[in-house]
Amino acid sequence: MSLSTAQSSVHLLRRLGRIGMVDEALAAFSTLDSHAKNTNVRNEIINLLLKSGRVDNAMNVLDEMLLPESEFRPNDKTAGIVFNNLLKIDGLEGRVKEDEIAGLVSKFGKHNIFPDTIALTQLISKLCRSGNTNLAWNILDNLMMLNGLKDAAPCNALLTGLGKAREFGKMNLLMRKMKDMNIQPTVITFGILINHLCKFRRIDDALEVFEKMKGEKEETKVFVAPDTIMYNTLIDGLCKVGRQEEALCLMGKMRSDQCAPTTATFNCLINGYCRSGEIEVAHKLFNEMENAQIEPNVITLNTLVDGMCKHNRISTAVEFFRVMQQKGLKGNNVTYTVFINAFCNVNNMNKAMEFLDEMSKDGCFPDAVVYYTLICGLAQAGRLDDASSVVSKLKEAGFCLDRVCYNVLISEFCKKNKLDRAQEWLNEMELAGVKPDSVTYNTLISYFSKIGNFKLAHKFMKKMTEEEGLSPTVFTYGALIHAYCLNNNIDEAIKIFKEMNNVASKVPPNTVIYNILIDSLCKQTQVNFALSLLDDMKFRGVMPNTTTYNSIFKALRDKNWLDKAFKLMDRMVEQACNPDYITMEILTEWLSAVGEITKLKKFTQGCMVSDSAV
DNA sequence: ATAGGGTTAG
Repeated sequence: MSLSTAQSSVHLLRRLGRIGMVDEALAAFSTLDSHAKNTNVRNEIINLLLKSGRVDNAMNVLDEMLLPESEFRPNDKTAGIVFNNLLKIDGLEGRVKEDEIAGLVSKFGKHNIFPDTIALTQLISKLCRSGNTNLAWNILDNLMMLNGLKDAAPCNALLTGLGKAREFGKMNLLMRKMKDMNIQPTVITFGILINHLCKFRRIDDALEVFEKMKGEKEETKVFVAPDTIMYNTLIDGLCKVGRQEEALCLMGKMRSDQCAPTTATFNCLINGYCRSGEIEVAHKLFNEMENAQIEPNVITLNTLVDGMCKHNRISTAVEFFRVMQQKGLKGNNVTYTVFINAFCNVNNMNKAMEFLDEMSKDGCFPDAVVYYTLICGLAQAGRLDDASSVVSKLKEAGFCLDRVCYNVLISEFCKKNKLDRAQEWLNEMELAGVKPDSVTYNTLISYFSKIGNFKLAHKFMKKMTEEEGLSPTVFTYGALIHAYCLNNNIDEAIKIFKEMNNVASKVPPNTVIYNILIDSLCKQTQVNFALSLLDDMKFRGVMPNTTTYNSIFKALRDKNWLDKAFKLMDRMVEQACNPDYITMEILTEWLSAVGEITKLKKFTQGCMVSDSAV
């Protein structure tokens, strides 16, 4: 066979392809003598077939090339054509399954041909996104065995995927394999690891990786220069665990490392100081930012505004927003949600509604979260009709309620004794395909048991556990225990409490459960029983709180059991459990009446000491 | 890499 024959075949196929005559091209290809179908010719026809979506035909041609004894073996160009085209095909038709692509990688590998880095990275990312990290792992593992992997990028893609799939052990294993195969990690590789550690609040581990990466410690040789994103990640990680001072120091290091802080750097720090309530510091950072000519953006605005609102400075926040608006920085959905939520929390529903109006006038389309915020706020403020009308608005805007919203609505309608309407929300929820969860059931169980309809409460409990396969939670038991107590049926309440203590239930009682029972027993003057439950708490490591002590103090006062009260006062101080005005009222009245002012004073001082120690 | 809502017991 002459080279020119092959060359002219390539030209012919290309020309036919260009004018869309795929069938003719395929026919021309099949008339060729098998010796004439060399690698170049085959590459040409495969490319043409794949580009026009004829995957099966292309695979037929390819399969012959991939046979172990094939006369015309695939080359790098073949791999490029095959993988790049297959990755582009997205429609359902002609789509090659991911495991088939993986199989091709392995078959090419037997000919010592490997996909190029970009195609391989895309393939790995795609597999990881569709939840197929195992396949991605096998591909890279196989390539490493064939010595066909040199670059870190595909490994980085897999590391990201493994992180999202929470396969931590495999992340470590991959890092080790990279090291064994001498694949040099890049700043991206370390960035993924550091980001991952920060997300799981393992900030000290992240800092250790960071130091190792910089290679400043003698024993390690790795040297990779950190970049801005990596510094920002660490600064954010430190801020998220309340270590904003260290984060601020790190910004200093960043500067001396020739990484200029960006808007995001400041946003992270401002967020950190806002979370710790140091709004002034946050504001100072904002000013510093303007001085350094680092432009604040809408995230800066939202972070500060949210911080101010969450620390009871709503009017300062509004003023700040107005100033920023005048400077030309527009708010967005998040800004308005922050304000709507803030006004809901202080029960200023009219202002909350005003902000919904304003946001539309400002050209922001309210999204689902904005509506959820307002609906829940209104419902919780007891304005059920207003909440319902905002639900209509939400639906007109094309959004749906989510599970939490339904739960809030059901709960609030139950609280107002509007069972019919609550039932309607429940029906709508199920029709909309939003599955009720244990919160939904607990709400219903709580409502029915509180109105004394234990039969229905237990029916819902049965539905929840047997039909929905949901496990009862501490709230489920709490609702029943509380209701039985209210119904003066302590025996039944205790029975349920004991049920919780069964090994099988796996729901250990918490402080609230004990408090319900202790309060109830105290009110029934079964003080000794209540005290035995207090011992039980100690035994099981459940911390009593102010409510627990208040219930017991009241009962002890009625019995005038002074010694017992003194012991418990000491215990409160010991465990730094702060008395509230109820505690003080009971004790002041009682102890002064019996002339034990000294004990009272000692208690108050003890509390102050333990308070400042905390 | 950075910003928003969040339900069920005392």
